[in-house]
Amino acid sequence: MYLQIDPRNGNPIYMQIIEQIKHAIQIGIFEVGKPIPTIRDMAIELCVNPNTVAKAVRELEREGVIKTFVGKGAFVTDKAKNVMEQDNTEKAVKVTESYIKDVKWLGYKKEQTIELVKKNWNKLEKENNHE
Amino acid sequence: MYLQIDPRNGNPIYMQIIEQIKHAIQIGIFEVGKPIPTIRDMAIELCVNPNTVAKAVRELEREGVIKTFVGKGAFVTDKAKNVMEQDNTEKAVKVTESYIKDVKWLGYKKEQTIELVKKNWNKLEKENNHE
DNA sequence: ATTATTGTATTAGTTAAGTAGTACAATAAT
DNA sequence: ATTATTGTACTACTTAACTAATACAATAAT
Repeated sequence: MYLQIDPRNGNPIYMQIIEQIKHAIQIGIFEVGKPIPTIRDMAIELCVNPNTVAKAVRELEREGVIKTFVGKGAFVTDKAKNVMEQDNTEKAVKVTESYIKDVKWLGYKKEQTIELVKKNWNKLEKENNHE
Repeated sequence: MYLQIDPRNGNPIYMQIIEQIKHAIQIGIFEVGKPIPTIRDMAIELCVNPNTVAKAVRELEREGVIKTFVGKGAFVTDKAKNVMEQDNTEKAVKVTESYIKDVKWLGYKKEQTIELVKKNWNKLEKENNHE
């Protein structure tokens, strides 16, 4: 299958599953209107408890990415990609607000912060190029 | 006294105490070379267990902000302000790296991110002005 | 020397999050 | 109708973080 998790990653397994399923939808492995693998199949594949997968599926349904039917399975909604897109912008605003709060508390001004982002962005670019 | 905590703040009490003590040092309420209040006094003042204050004091000592002596008390070190200053820069880099990782995962490019920070910074400014 | 005051160590209780075990309920397939 | 397959609900176990209760050890004060 196409899902991978790392139990020692620090991030909860169910969150990793959420990200994996979303990613699979975005790159077309799981298609709109079609079902994703059953909870049990994914649980077996990932060697985790079905409830852990169910938690991820439940959350995805809450977000509107999939719609589940007992006995049938969980289907990718038409609006899945829109939802995920919008969700991303919301998340971006959220992390940005949180970030601004942090650096303000540390005494940084707007321009200093912009510089900080630029500098560290470049640093990460370089590190990646060296791989 | 000069310390305040909010037990329902979400943030652990001992962390709030750490921030409060640091702040008190920065604005001169607790002076370099002089002792901060005893663990028991602070515990009584804040209505928390002495161990909770002790945890904060232990952490501050680990950071080099204060130096404790059994039977005497905990004294603000000469280098306390330098340490806190440097600590702030490190923290800023850390939160920035984490922030960049987040927005990159959300598909944001460098310039988009800069714009995001600018826009939200201004937004927060406006909100504060309206108070 | 004795006593009070300081920080320290050890242990335990509390809460929340995450994960798993097991049984249940609804739908599909035959 | 019966059976298999699907998601669901409920319960319990584990772990980690936080806080507190209590007793201990070192220093200061007298």
